[in-house]
Amino acid sequence: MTSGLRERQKIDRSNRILDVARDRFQSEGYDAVTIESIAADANVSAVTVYNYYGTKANLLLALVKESDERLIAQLRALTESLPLDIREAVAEFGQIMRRHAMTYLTKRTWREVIASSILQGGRQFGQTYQALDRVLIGIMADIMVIYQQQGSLTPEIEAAGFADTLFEMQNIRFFQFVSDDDQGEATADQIFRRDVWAIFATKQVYHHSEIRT
Amino acid sequence: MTSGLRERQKIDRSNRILDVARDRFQSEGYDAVTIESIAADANVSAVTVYNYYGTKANLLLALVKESDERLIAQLRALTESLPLDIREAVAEFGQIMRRHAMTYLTKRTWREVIASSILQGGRQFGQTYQALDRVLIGIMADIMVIYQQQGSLTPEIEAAGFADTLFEMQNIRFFQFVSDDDQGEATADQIFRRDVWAIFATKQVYHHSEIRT
DNA sequence: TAAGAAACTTTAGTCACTAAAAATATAAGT
DNA sequence: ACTTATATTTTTAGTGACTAAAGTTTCTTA
Repeated sequence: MTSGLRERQKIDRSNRILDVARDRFQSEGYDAVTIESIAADANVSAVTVYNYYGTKANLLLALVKESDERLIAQLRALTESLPLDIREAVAEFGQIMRRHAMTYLTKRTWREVIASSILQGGRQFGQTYQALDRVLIGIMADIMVIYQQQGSLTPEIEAAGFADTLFEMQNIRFFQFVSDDDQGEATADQIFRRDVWAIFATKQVYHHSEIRT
Repeated sequence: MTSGLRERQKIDRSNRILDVARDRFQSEGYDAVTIESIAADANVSAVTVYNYYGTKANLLLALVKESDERLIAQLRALTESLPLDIREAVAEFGQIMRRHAMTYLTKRTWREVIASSILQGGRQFGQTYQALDRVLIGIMADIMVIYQQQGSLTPEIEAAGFADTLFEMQNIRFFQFVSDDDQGEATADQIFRRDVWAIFATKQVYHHSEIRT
């Protein structure tokens, strides 16, 4: 653990690249910025950028990752003050994710991120994305457990698996939201709500001994 | 509507391009084939290929579309001989789609198709994909209506919306399936089944006056 | 048949990305 | 300190998707 010079230089270089990329993507937009120009600004060669981040989209992904903690914090905050209706909780979960996403990148750029993460297919760099997903699914699972404990979600359902289902439903609606420049956040919210209400229909526990035929 | 020479030539050219692309993609694989070489074989310039199909991935998409009718036929066949359990029907729907997909393209190539259709974001060429989706959702909706009519799915649910939800759920599981080279069809089937069983929990109509508390 | 329009080809270029060789700087051994 | 080994980066050269614009061919139509 000597943390030699070589090691420090690597960290420094990767930070420089990230710093430059953040600034330029922000001010000029993803497409307008070339890897070559990022490399120049960061005082490395273009090949070095590729060695560090693999692809242009991955560089973007590394940037996105920086905001992960904030997103996780927001979702954990939701866990602290959950609405009475479990469906509202899930809908809000989706809304938080959508809003968060839109504050960091444009739809155009999100498409780039999603497309490249599909292309990479879980390999090498592509795993960054998956790691976050797992954490988020975990939070969703926690929420399900809470509703089960307070008796408003039937305990027959396996929380983790169900959380995964809900999360992926939210995920594909996000893909669609991002793929359609005309779809506003309000519409996206409506669509996901419809999903959630359909999925939860009669899945809640009714306390006043209701009868179904 | 004279169907002039010019028009016929265009059709002929686009067919030639598609024919060559089909053969080469099939025998050499998507990545190994260059647009330039397709153009050469089809006796047009590369730019003409771009003018006709926009991108390489779109050329692929045009090929995929050829098998659409077969897929639609298979799903309609399912509609004719539905299982008793609605959940089995939905699971089978997913299985048919997965199997069909795998007979035409490799996972690697599907990733390419999906990624590019996300990138294009519903614009121009990208709509091809959406058109098929709408048809498939329609079939799923038909299936839901049938179960409602025969009294095994609660009529409170709006069939079209619910079909959309189920279809998209299947869709994202397909994305995941294709993104993970290690995920076999059996696993994919299991995962989607878990989704479907969770979604349908208590959504069916129980004929023998069961009671829930 | 000649003007006009449509469609194609050529040309030139940008950019992401890759492989391999060459250069350079750090680490390690003496 | 000095040399050798090694890690890492840069240079070089190239492929291939994709685009814009100018030039050329070919069909259409008056």
